[in-house]
Amino acid sequence: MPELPEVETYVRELEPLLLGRQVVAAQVTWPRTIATPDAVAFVHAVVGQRFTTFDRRGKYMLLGFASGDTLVVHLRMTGHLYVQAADVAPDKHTHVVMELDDGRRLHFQDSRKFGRIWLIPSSEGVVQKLGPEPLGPGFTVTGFAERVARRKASIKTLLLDQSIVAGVGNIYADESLFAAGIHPARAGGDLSYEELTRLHAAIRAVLQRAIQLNGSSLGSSRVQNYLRPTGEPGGFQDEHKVYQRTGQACVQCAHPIERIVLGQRSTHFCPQCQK
DNA sequence: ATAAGGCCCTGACCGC
DNA sequence: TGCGGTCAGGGCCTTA
Repeated sequence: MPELPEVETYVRELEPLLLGRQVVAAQVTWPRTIATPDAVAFVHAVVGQRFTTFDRRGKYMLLGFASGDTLVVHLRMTGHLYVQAADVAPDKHTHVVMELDDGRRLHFQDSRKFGRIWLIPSSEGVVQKLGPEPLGPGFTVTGFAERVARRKASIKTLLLDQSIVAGVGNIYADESLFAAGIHPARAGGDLSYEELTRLHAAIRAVLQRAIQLNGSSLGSSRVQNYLRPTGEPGGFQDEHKVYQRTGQACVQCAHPIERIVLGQRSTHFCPQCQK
């Protein structure tokens, strides 16, 4: 699943491929992919736009045009953005194609069709409900503690709430809780300030390491949820300590990793290391 | 304000 | 081999 590290990798790697390029034509073959405006208006409005800025907010990509408009892209579960040569035909899962002035094409491919694209004058309306960026100065221990105080929901569920901290998804929630030694089913309000301090640091360390390794790509036996714009996989999956390691030995204590469901999401943890 | 459940989608996987 | 059923999962929506 593309989460913060994967989206960050996308933005970094798309910049040299798209900076200064102009969109000269566009096609939309699954209209629901375009959240705003409608697909017909999108095609009309995107043609002629030139890419100038490349940013990220939570799991949203913010691709800014010279006009001031922003192309906001959320990959959800299986979305990909590939820069392809002109002779690469879009496959059946490619729902939006933007032709560039250098002959290449930007393909938005998404087998589950959950991903969304907005073309809007300002990204503010789309991202305003997000909590702080976990790697930015706005993510403080005290602010984090205030947001989870008195909450009865599990800390795992709260980490997935994008209004508490932006960009953490299922992989990095599980990995962060393991790194902090905290049981995922604990109620948010039951965690001590010391535990929240550990978790806060763990979230940042895990995300930074995952960005260093260009994110997590899942194995070939499963849906290929994430590949970089170049089609290469990331490297952090080799450092997963609990995520999708059900039944395997914990790297710290050798106890088998367990899987439970919290907030309708599969959750992986070591019952011996996470209390 | 918070919590819980449904919805969108389709490839992979399972049992028969 | 084929078929039907189940699962995963981010964010948003509705309902309690």
